[in-house]
Amino acid sequence: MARTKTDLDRSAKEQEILVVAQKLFVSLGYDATSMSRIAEDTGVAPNTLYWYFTDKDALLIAVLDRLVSAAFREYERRRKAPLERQLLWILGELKDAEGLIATVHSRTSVAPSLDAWHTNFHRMLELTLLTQLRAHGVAEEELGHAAKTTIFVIEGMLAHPSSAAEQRAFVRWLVSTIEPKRT
Amino acid sequence: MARTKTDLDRSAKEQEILVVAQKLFVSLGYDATSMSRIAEDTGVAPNTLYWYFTDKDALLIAVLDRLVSAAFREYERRRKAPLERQLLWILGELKDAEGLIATVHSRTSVAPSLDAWHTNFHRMLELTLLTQLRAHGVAEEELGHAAKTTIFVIEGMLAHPSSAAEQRAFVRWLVSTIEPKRT
DNA sequence: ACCTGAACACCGTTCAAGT
DNA sequence: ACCTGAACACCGTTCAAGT
Repeated sequence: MARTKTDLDRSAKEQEILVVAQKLFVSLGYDATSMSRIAEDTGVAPNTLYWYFTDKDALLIAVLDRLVSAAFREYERRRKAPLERQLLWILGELKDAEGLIATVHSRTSVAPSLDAWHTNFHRMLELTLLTQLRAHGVAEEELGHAAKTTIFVIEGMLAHPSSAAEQRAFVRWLVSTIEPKRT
Repeated sequence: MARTKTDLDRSAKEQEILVVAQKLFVSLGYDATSMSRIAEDTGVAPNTLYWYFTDKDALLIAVLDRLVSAAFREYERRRKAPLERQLLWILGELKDAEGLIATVHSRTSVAPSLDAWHTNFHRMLELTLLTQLRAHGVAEEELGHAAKTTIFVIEGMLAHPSSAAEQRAFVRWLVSTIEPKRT
């Protein structure tokens, strides 16, 4: 069923919309970004957006997917770095998306599709963190708790900003309590 | 300047509104609760609310203050309990307000008054947690990091619900890594 | 001082109509 | 298939007017 020509056009237009939406969501926040504004910046009528995305939450999910997959591609290069540096990198990487993370948390109860995306994202995150911690010698029975703690601390640090120096000290302390002592 | 009579009336009406707002915010969520609905359930016209509260965020802050001070009164009785039990109690206590916590985080960037409330709340929370951890024998240089970790983990557990059994196991593990080993 | 009816400027979304 | 103008039902908030 190769309707290739049309499909390319469609996904090109989708991407065009998503680039605009991402920029606005990240800079203004989800609530403060109206569909009209996204349409205006894309150069279409407001209701045109609904031909490409079912609603505003679908738009948000698509934007989140873009952000996450971009971050994951970058992350591949840092798989071998020490744990402490990896965590600090993640913190810097997610800094811009801090507002969107808070939005996701506040909308899981009201938008089932977003809730599904959220649980799935955490599954992925936990999985990669598990293998990462295992590689760094964390004991098998502690892996689950250690991974959860790490994730929660990252989210906490994003929601409650502190200075770069404090961040480094905190992450160092966290890693030292989680990683087995070196001899 | 004792305008006592009027002041009493006023604060009585305020409380009446707050009881309604609290019930709706907790059950429906902040966004899903309209000012009109609060007014309707209180039995006044929508714009009447603005005579008592400057805007919807002021209403939210007043509700949060009610919830927090009630929780703190209850907490006084549990100051002496073991750390593990204290944390589990807090988790249960905040469970209903989970949605509001997420709302606070997502609105700090857009509502300065809420942001101020939020930082102040965390200051209080951190302070009581610090004395609590100190009393449980946590080393002085670790206090700050341990308190932060505890707070972040609590917030994380609220935002990402798990079974009661998992909660207990996780909290037990957390306390065991933070508290000094007993001999 | 306290409360309201009516209006304002917005919002996300839908629908009938055009090409 | 793609896009739009116009409308719908809402939203938080303001304002002039009443008592």
